[in-house]
Amino acid sequence: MKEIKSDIFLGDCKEVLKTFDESCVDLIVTSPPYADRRRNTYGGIDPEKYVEWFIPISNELLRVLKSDGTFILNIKEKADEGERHTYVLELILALRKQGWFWTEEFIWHKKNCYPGKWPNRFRDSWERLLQFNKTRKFNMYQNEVMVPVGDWAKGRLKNLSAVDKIRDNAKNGSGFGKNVSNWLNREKAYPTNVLHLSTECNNKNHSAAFPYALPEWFIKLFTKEFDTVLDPFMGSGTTIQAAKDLKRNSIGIDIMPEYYGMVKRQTKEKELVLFESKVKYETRKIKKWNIAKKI
Amino acid sequence: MKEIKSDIFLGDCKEVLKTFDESCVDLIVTSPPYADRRRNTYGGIDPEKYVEWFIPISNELLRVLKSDGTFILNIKEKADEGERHTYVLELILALRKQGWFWTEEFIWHKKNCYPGKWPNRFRDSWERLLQFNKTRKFNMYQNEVMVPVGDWAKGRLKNLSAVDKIRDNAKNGSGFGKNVSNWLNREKAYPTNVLHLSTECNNKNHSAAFPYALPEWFIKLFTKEFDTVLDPFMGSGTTIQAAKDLKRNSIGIDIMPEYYGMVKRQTKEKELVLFESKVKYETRKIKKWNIAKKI
DNA sequence: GTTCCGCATGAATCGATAG
DNA sequence: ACTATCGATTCATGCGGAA
Repeated sequence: MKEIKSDIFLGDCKEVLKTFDESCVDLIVTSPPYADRRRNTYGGIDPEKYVEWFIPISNELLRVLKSDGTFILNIKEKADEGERHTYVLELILALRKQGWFWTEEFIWHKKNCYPGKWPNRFRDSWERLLQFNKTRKFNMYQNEVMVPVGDWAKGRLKNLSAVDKIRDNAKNGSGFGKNVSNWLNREKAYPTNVLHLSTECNNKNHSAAFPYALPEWFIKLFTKEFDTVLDPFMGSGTTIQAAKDLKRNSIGIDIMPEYYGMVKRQTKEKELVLFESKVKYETRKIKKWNIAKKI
Repeated sequence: MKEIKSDIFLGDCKEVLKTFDESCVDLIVTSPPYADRRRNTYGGIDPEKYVEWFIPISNELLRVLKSDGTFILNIKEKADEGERHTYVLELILALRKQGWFWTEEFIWHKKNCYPGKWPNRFRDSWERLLQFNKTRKFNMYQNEVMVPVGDWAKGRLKNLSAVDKIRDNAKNGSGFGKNVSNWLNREKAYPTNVLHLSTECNNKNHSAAFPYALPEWFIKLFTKEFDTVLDPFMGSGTTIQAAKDLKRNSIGIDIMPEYYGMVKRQTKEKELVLFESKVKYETRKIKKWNIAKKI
């Protein structure tokens, strides 16, 4: 039986990526630190310099990604002095110049977004999920993310069940279950480019950049088992966990020791549960640590 | 009592707009021809030349818009040779250079988007609603678009016929005058920047670029009664109708004689409906008007 | 006056074929 | 080689007529 690997690195992803072979990754899913002048916690990048900060990194991503692989970038510009900043638009244009194809822009609709009220705008309840590719031909396994006809939203099923209930009761009095199951068993439909996902506010660990379902969906869509998924801004490791659960190899990089340690610990706990072989794991861990330290 | 005016013009909006005074419009809501789309009706603009085609028009829009007014632009880039085209991104950057503030990007989630299946992408179910302003201080009446919490309201509003809407709005202008008392005790919330609306498919007349509810929402949000709404790419006149129903003055421009004639005709018909039913209507309405005033 | 069912249609996109 | 046209694929929704 094949084994699944999770390689976790501590360091600046731009530098860590340079140590990788080219064309070794099937999918990149990441949510880089957002531009923010005021905050310094996670290397808050000046919006004006965001593109020039990101382009050297995406240059390495371009190198390590396979030609039929995909790069998913989760990003959203903040409002700055009453305006939406334009660095994301400029980033898309810059990435195309760098050689990326801008295949698609998915919308992540955040159903229970952060509450708030401002005089000049409503709550921001969506983010961009930009899809980039190296060529026009890339792997896409659409059947893996098909949804029941009528959309995945609960509202659809709820509405139908209400209608079905009335109709069936009028007909024979016992057909309620039958009708609902008809809908559930109907052929599946392909989703659209709008994803309806709730933000996970009660995350046990830390505030995740995106909900588990998000990387999960893209991993299912763009990779198969034993492919390799990379998240160069790993954070709390949501992408890594989803990849592991779906039997994909994964590579995570983060510059923050807390995140590095946390994901290592999580990985270890999971593997202990699975294999109960502490010794083997320790040696592997030390090796990875050394690789990261070399940088 | 003040009167509401609808001025409909036939011609190229860039030229027609030049005849207007400056700062005479409170809100612009429009959906210009997308590049290469609707080639049968409009000329179809080369995507590469889209920005240079639009900028002279938006220059006039900048002139006629009041300093506290808003410009809402509905647009979406098409997929071209496996990629999303970048002309919309470039347009946003160009508009900012022209002096516009890019205040916000709303998402129109099209619940019933066009079906189809392709190897490299899913169905496109969203469009951009770009908000531009002349200054950071602009009129925004957030309370006018508050929505009741829960789905209860949806079915209620759907059942209002077009004539009901006209009558109600003509009378009290607060929108949805019918069963106003039912609304009073409902908990309301501010909406977000994601709008969930279906395209209107089975229209008897002509297909509208966007559903009635779309301009209606922005007109309520950014104007008050007797303000002036402009649609320089009027089409079948959805924006004009919504403005009239909400007691706003309106200006519509279109280069196609069919659309010009159609909107002129519709405007007349609506006025007749209102006039004929005036007596019956008055008695019924006075009560509701009072209820509305008490709120 | 309601509720329910049938059905036409929509700012789509790709790839093959034709000029 | 490069552009223009056409066929294949696919699904949620609201309208109109019927029960």
